[in-house]
Amino acid sequence: MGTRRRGEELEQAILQAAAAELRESGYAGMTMDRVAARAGTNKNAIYRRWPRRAALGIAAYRQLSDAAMPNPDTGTLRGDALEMLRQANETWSSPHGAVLRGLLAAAADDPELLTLMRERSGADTMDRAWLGMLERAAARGEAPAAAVHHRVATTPMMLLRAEYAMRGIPSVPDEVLVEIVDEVFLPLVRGRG
Amino acid sequence: MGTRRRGEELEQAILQAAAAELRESGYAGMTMDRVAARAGTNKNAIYRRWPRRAALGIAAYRQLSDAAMPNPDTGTLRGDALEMLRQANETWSSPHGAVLRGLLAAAADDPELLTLMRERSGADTMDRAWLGMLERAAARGEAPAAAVHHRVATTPMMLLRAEYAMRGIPSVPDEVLVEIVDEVFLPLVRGRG
DNA sequence: CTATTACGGTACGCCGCGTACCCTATAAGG
DNA sequence: CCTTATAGGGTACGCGGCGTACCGTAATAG
Repeated sequence: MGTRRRGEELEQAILQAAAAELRESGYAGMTMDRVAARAGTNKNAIYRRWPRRAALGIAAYRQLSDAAMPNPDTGTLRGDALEMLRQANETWSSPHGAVLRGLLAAAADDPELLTLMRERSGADTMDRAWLGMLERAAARGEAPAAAVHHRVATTPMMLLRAEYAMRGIPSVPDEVLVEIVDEVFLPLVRGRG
Repeated sequence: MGTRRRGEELEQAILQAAAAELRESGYAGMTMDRVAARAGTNKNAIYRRWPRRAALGIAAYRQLSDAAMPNPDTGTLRGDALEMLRQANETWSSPHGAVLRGLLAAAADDPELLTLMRERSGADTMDRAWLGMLERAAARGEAPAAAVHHRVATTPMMLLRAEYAMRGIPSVPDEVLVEIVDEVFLPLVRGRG
């Protein structure tokens, strides 16, 4: 009976099925059988492309997340930083972010997967955005030049991540974001004068 | 054939068997069947006490870790902070810490387990140690009084944890610890004057 | 028109969790 | 000391999920 999918077409169908499963059930609940069924194929076709479940999970997560990196320019360092954190918090606490957290948890003791995740999660882009923000602030005279530094740039997001790791899960209250900016980030920038 | 263990005695035997399995195989590799066999009993006796594998894992981890909290007093804030971070880094990168990380990963999307972990991992004690350190520094006139603040106190450990989450795993190089102290912690303390 | 490749269907082995029985040693209590 | 309730021991099993093996067949290459 005619039309049997192959190659690229089938691959996309699998990825979309996997992405849908991720959305609905999270990574822990994504089973190979269900993905195969949903894609209207069988596990063979999947394992021919991705050797393990985790590899499929990561590939499928890509589909979900082609998030544009925010790059706020509010005119003040404080405004930019808060905006970045708020965006990140929203992303991470969305159902979408739940998938990411599940994936990260699964990759926690698998270095290979961790590097895959980092490549695909745009962490480097994120760091550059923070550095750019610091550069603009320095240009305005709002921050000392010595504050344009990798460790300074990554600190707020690190703290946000750690906050997620601590709490049960779903969302970090806005006060915490404000605290990270006002009690840590801005004093830190100031202290590097 | 005499002597059948009961109650407390049996419970300890199970916990020690579980702890041994944790040490040898990590949490992911700790199976209920092996724990039962090693304890010379069966899964019944285990499930009568702990309803799920994760509960046993956490209880057994306690046995492993009765770590005394370090409380260095080197005379300088920098020295104290570095010492704390180095101690923590050593703990976390030991086989012992690998177990902890595995447990944390497993608990990542289970809020209930996360709170259990926090209670048993002495995070609060850790925070108090950092606060004490800041207080001593302030008393010496080495830090402004405004630097004695919860967010400041927790920042270095948060950064260390985030570093672990990023990297593949096992150990954070000492340079990173120095950077956390010199590029973030100390400027932050200074900036809160 | 043939040969090769890739899918589809299906079944299976393996392992680990958690549960169910049934029998027996141990402790409690008259 | 004898009876009764309780907790261990032994074992088997159901279930679900991963990854693999086969085998027949549609699609593509040549």
